[in-house]
Amino acid sequence: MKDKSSPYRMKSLQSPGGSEGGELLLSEKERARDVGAGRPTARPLYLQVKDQLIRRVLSGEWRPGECLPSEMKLAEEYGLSQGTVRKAIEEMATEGLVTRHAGRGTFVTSHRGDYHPARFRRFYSHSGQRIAGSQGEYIGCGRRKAGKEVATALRIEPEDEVAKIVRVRYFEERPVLLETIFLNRQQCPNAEAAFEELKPESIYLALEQIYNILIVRVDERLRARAASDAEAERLQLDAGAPVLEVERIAYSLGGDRVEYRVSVCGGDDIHYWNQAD
Amino acid sequence: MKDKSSPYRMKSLQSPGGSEGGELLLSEKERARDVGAGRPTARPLYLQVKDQLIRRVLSGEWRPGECLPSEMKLAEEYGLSQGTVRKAIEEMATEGLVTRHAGRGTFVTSHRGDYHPARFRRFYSHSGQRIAGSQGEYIGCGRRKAGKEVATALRIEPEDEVAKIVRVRYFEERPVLLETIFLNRQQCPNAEAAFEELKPESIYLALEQIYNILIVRVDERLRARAASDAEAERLQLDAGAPVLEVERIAYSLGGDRVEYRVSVCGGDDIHYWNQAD
DNA sequence: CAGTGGTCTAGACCACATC
DNA sequence: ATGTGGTCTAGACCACTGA
Repeated sequence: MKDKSSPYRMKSLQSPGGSEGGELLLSEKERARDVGAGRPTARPLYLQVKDQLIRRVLSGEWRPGECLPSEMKLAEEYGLSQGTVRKAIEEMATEGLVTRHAGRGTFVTSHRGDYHPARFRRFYSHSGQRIAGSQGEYIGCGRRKAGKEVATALRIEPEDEVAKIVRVRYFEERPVLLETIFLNRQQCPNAEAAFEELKPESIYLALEQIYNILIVRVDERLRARAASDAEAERLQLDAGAPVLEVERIAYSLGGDRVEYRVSVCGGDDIHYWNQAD
Repeated sequence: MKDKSSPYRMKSLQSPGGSEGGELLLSEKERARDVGAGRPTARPLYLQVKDQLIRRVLSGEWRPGECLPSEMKLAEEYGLSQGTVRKAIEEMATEGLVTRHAGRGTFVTSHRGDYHPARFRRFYSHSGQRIAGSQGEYIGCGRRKAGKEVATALRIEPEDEVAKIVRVRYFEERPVLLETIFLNRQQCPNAEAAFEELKPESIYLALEQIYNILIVRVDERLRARAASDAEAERLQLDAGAPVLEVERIAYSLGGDRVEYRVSVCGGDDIHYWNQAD
């Protein structure tokens, strides 16, 4: 959970056998034997294992939905006890990176239905129905320079190109949600073409399947404001009607900012739902 | 994290020595010895320990900020290994119920500054400043019948009485947030008097200190709508200006609904912030 | 059936905080 | 010096899955 470790120096304890993951690990115990006191403590072995496993997932060695080697195999590969590897994997599971099934194995999390139903889905009708489903429509997909605002959000340069996707979602035949999505083209090459062709229902599932990018965290800012004329027309509202604006930045497993999305929601019978603990 | 266990029947393995916590635990191993196959599996020991520890925290045996017995003492008390007790406590720590400090001990989480800075604080100015601080004003505290809406939110009867508290928060001398708070008087007796007298900055810290109730989860629904005349006046807005409405239900450690709060936020330079993963 | 993750134990050593 | 939580090991048995 909390990574409060010091900078760590690699030393002995090479992962044997496995051609995979081949990096050096240094246990706290060995560090103590090797060097004098007063030095920075080694990062715990299970966190080093976790780091490497995350890196291997990122590299695409195991794709979303696929299963990792068993605890025993990984323990052998790294030359550690099963318990240490288990602790690494358990943290990944707690963080939602992998899902474990007794008797089957450990699987890389996917946005596919089975695992995370409707994570990051925030809009619901007053009666509790989710705003999504097949009730979507793509308005346009294109590429353009980021500009100041998008560049700031994605931490790129204003001259860098991004893919821009505009969608509308409906509830009971009425347009209620206008989404403007910007994707970092350095991470998602030709995204505008891919989305134009596929028009996927779930952006994040598509990112996963096309680019092997897993969205694990989002950061959102909400405010109420008056609709612009263009928005009012799209959402069939009176000019200046109140709308809910949600700015979202989505982060990948690697911590990169992949998506900047502005959603504008019209109609006070549609709400944004959040559960926090 | 995931409690996917079956109903469990208590049997042997009484917690010895300790006059505290005295309940019966049944290990999976013992269950297997005692009864035939095909029966429901016992709830794992570490989860039973966790349940009991939570119950003991709720009972006020250790108050927020105080420390629990050490792993060794608890292990002796329950007649289990240190590792099993550790796993129970670690889950509680992951869920934010307790905080652990090497060399010092395990402490019941408190809303006091040190531990959870600004959990559940959601409103920020456009420049990122938190809307809170000393810039608050109590408009009124009273008691009244819940009525249908509040009763539904708090899962009580419309005739039951609740405490009602109204506050305004300011940003740069401007009123920006109008909070209407309803507390279940069955859990918080005479809350209206206590809050009238103390006018605390943090409702949740006050609940903790006065009633030993720890808020651990909130459920929120947001929407944009036009300000009512009364709201417009309080928040110095034009009639019908867009406002952000947040309905919140706050749950205690025991899972009870303690607070229903409606916050109305005026000004499109104030936003609600949410980070999810 | 063999292999997987899930639970539980027992013991070692460590860094850290407190007295 | 003592006691705390943090890491790591080694091994046991369990329930569940799939061939």
